[in-house]
Amino acid sequence: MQQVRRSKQRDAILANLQARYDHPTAMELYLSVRQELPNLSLGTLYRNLKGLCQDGTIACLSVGGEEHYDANAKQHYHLKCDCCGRFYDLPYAPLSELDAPTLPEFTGEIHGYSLIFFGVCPDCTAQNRTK
Amino acid sequence: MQQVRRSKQRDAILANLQARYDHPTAMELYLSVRQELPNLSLGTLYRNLKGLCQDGTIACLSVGGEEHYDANAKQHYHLKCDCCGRFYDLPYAPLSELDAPTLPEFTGEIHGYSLIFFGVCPDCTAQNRTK
DNA sequence: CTCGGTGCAAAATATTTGCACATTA
DNA sequence: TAATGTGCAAATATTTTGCACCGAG
Repeated sequence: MQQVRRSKQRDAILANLQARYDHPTAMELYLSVRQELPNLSLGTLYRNLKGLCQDGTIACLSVGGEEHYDANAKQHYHLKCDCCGRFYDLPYAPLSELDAPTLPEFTGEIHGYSLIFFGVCPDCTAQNRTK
Repeated sequence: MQQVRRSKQRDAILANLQARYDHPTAMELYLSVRQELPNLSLGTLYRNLKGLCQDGTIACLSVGGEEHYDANAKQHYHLKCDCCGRFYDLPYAPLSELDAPTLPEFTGEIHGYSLIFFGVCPDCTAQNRTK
């Protein structure tokens, strides 16, 4: 976030997110970071998340009206589990077709994309859970 | 939406959405449908949109915390314009790699996906607009 | 010392829901 | 006429913002 000044709040938010394997919503992250910084305010959390997204330090996943945050900004794909609702990182190599799509009739510009798969994650599949 | 009974509200909502080329948010659609049905309530709109999405009659695009609705449920890709904010339908043939991704190490199931591109639409490109 | 960042609380948004009444099959 | 759907309003949920104070550089 144009990282002008540092703050222990931003450090804690980022550290917490990076230590996680899931992809929490703002509220989930808030509750978690609050355990170390009880005075953390929601406004501060949102301000920092927005900044971190903008400068590409973290990624933001929009699904069904919810925003989830991912500390791993490197391009990778996600599976949103229809069953348990969680996100699962797919071991799927980024498709080069998507980086430079060739569209003869298209005269705009493409800078990036968001790809989210829907289905059932390995855990739920193993336990035969369905929606 | 398990189409149990019909209602003129649902017909009007769907007809309005199908007559559009853009991909309105709930509120945009609401204001528009209200011109024919002044008494339409927001609750009814949301209830119907949710139902129509669930049974696949319409599609729902989640981006940056906003939901946009698309009457064309057929698989096609979108470009969200960074400049004017609108959605543009891409003349891009669906990638077969995405329908049946081969993931040796992956033991879950994949049922579908959402792919949204970011960039600048043809209109904005033509007029040299940038964000 | 200065300006960006924070906490707090209020405001702005967005969506859902309970309930009495209207409407479809 | 028996559900199902609607309108309305209140309740939730989510995110943003104004402002006085705190703290990094």
